[in-house]
Amino acid sequence: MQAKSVSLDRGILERTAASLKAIAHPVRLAMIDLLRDGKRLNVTQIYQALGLEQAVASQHLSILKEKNILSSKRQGKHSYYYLKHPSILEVISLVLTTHEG
Amino acid sequence: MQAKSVSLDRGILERTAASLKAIAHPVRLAMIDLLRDGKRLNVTQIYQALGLEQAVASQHLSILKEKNILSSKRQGKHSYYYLKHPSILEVISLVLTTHEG
DNA sequence: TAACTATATGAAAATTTTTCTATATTGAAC
DNA sequence: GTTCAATATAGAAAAATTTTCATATAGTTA
Repeated sequence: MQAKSVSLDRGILERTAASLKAIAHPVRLAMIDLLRDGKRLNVTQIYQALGLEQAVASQHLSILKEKNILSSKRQGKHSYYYLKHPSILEVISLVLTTHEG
Repeated sequence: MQAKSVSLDRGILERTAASLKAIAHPVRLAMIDLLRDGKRLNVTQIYQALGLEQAVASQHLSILKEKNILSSKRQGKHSYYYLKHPSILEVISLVLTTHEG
């Protein structure tokens, strides 16, 4: 079976799906929300704020970093994480609006 | 557009993650893109346009329907699918912008 | 260097998704 | 009712994710 051409090509669809998959997790959404307003928090602050094991937080943070949602900067023995694309918060609020009504 | 700045509770995080997970798949993104501009297409039109097996298309469509991204209306022996929340397209274009640069 | 704190990584088990194949259902036409 | 076309669903195998637990690495201070 042959596909007609669509406006989004396969590569774009894959990358977009990968980004969405990265944020499509309650813990990772909570992390993104926690880092709103330009906040920069280290791993300890994040896992304590969210009530997670350190290793669990670290793993989710690295997924978000790998998928370009977060960046981090090491300062001494702390790694500070922050949103690389604050517009990702708009994605969340848009999705929230689809839950209304 | 301005992002909401709310602290999200567990239920909202779960529902938001579920919605995002629903669209976080290349095939389902392609379906959403295909239904832009208010288009209403039946299952045959969709699986042929995307080069999918009928059963695969039907399964992905039902996931999108179950998660409130699409609606469908049966007309005779055809089921026409359409976007329930066209704003979901903005989600995709926002994510696309995070791939630039 | 040793001890301590903060963060990252690995790997197996558990769970969830995706795909595949076949079959079931629905509605129209006869 | 039978047949055909369109769509939906079931069940199981395959693939991808998540969780858990243990350990490793990096940086600081003594």
